[in-house]
Amino acid sequence: MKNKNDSITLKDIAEALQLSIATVSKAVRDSHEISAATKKRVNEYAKKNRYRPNLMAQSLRNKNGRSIGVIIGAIPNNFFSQVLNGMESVTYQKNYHIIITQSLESVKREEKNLEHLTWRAVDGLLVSLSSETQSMDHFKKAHEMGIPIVFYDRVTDEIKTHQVVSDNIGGTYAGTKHLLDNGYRRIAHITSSPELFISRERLKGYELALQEQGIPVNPDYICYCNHGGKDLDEIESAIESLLQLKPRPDAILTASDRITIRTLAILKKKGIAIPRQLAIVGYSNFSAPEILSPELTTIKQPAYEMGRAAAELLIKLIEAKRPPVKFEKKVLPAELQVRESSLRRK
Amino acid sequence: MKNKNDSITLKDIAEALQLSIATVSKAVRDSHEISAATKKRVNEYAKKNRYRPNLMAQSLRNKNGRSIGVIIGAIPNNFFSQVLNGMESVTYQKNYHIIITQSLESVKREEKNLEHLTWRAVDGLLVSLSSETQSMDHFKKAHEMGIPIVFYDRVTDEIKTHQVVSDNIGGTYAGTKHLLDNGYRRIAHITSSPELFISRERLKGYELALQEQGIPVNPDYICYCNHGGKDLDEIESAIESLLQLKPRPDAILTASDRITIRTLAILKKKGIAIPRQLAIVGYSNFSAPEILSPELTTIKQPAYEMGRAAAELLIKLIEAKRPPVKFEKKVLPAELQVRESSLRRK
DNA sequence: TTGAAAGCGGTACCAT
DNA sequence: ATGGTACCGCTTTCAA
Repeated sequence: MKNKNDSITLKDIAEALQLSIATVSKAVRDSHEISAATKKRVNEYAKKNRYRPNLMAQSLRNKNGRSIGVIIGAIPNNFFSQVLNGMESVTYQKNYHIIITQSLESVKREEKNLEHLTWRAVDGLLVSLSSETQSMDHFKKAHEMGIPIVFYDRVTDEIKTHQVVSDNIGGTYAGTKHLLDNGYRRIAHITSSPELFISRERLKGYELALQEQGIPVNPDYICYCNHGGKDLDEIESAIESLLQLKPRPDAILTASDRITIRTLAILKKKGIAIPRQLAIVGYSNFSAPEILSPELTTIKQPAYEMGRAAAELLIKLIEAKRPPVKFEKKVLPAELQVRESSLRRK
Repeated sequence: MKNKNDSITLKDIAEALQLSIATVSKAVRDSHEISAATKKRVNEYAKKNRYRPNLMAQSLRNKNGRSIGVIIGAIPNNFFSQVLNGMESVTYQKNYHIIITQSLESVKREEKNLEHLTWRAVDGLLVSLSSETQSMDHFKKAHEMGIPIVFYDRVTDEIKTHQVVSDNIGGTYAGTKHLLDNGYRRIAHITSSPELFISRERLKGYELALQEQGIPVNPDYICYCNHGGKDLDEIESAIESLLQLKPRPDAILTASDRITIRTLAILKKKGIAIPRQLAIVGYSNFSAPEILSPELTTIKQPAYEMGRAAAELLIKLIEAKRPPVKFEKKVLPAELQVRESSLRRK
């Protein structure tokens, strides 16, 4: 077994070129206090011998490891994996790398992850809150310690920093309006925990569209799944209760990926015809809505772009010498993709 | 802005306890050359003040950063994200972390990723080959440099190390046999590039089942998608040509996730009834086969378990003082999940 | 059992 | 413009 990192070091270059380590160090970083001639010598030698600065040494000195900690709900989730993909695309070319941790919607794990990430001395954090999270104390602590954070998707206003969200209000507004335009009047909404910022926003868009048409919001038509549908029964009983109502809803707007898929499965089992008996619009980044029968109308979040935007903002934050005067709240549009499941019934 | 890592150092402990740094270092790592009394003093103080060894310093010294490089095809892919999840579950509790890179089925990126990962001084590599990869030279180089590698899913025999695969032969064998048992006789197979090890294996299982029943393998029924279906036209033209054949196939066995989904979309567009006109069995880790109509029969890879197994083997390799005498080839069973798309026609 | 000191590979201050 | 040197935090001889 040879050397693990076969790259040469500054010392090697210095010896080969009869220079001091300090000079070589400055030369490779293109310092102004080094003559053009030596820079050339050094950099040519460095390139020829594939010099790569030792990351660990740099990190130890500079206290930054070119790494970014990410907290997501779960990897095998369409939305999050697309977000991750977006983040990866920017960290890849900016030479950072992401350390992924999953909250699995548990505060407990979220806290452990945070601790793990700060221990790994990440340069910054990209976080989407777990659906359980109430107190922001652990994030506040990290933030006060000087770790830049950018929140995405499930954000909080309690910490002053950049945020990247999709236009939740606009999304459900468009979805609800679309249903109304197609003649549906008794539109139900199945959503996650009411604590969640995004749930409240999505609810707001839904209500807005109804009110605009002078249709009163019926609380019976709004079902909360406090565990975001992790609990399968939650969704099942929500649907059950909706179907008991008289008059029964003629459409459902589902607020998340998991809820949407689960809802479809349940309705299928019950043999309810879509959209004839019940129209469906799903807030979902489901990968193949067009192979469903009927094809599913979705409100799709710009997950990839959100990941990119969040990573870009974070890196800007990390590399800024001075903290910014103003924080951005980037709102990316959600896209309504109309398919068969919500069309007007004949 | 305070200190980024607010954790105390060995020096702090040493000063507080009037000991030398060396002694403290040994004490926290429970060295035998330290008296029980000092160990106790040190560890109590350390715990009370939340001492966490500085990872960068350790890495610089020990040349290991408790990190594992992963090369996958793409994050937003059901199979890979499930694999990733499995890997994460073991690295999480073993206190490693994974650095994820995507090959996107390009050798070029695969090579860049490898370079990036070795630069980051990962302790080991978990890799699934890109579908383009022919030469193993870049991996050989890394391996000879002493970096442990475990291959999963798309493996190679050219490098002597552990492998984790699913039972591809058994999977397609079961799928094909199931179709035969249900009365289908003209079974087509749409697969990826014939270069790929897993394609060849899956083909083998398919052929095996046919031969067992004395049914000749018809080469017209076997379609290769050299780009693994990245190219959508590839699949479309494969299906097109199958439908032209006389006699026309009465069933299709699709060899990958992407091919399966794409095939379903195309058949749907063409209005071909499944399974009446054409039965389908998909080698796929699609997340919700039960919400399709008809529900999709799948051969599902144990992706999560594969990820776990690969990570466990790698960590064992990393932490072994001596290289193992024998390398394992772990074969995990693929599971045939029978649903409506392949049932016997009336 | 304990500790002094060298060194991992860089960076940056301060001389020269 | 160049170089000596201290230091980041930890590990590991080697001496005491």
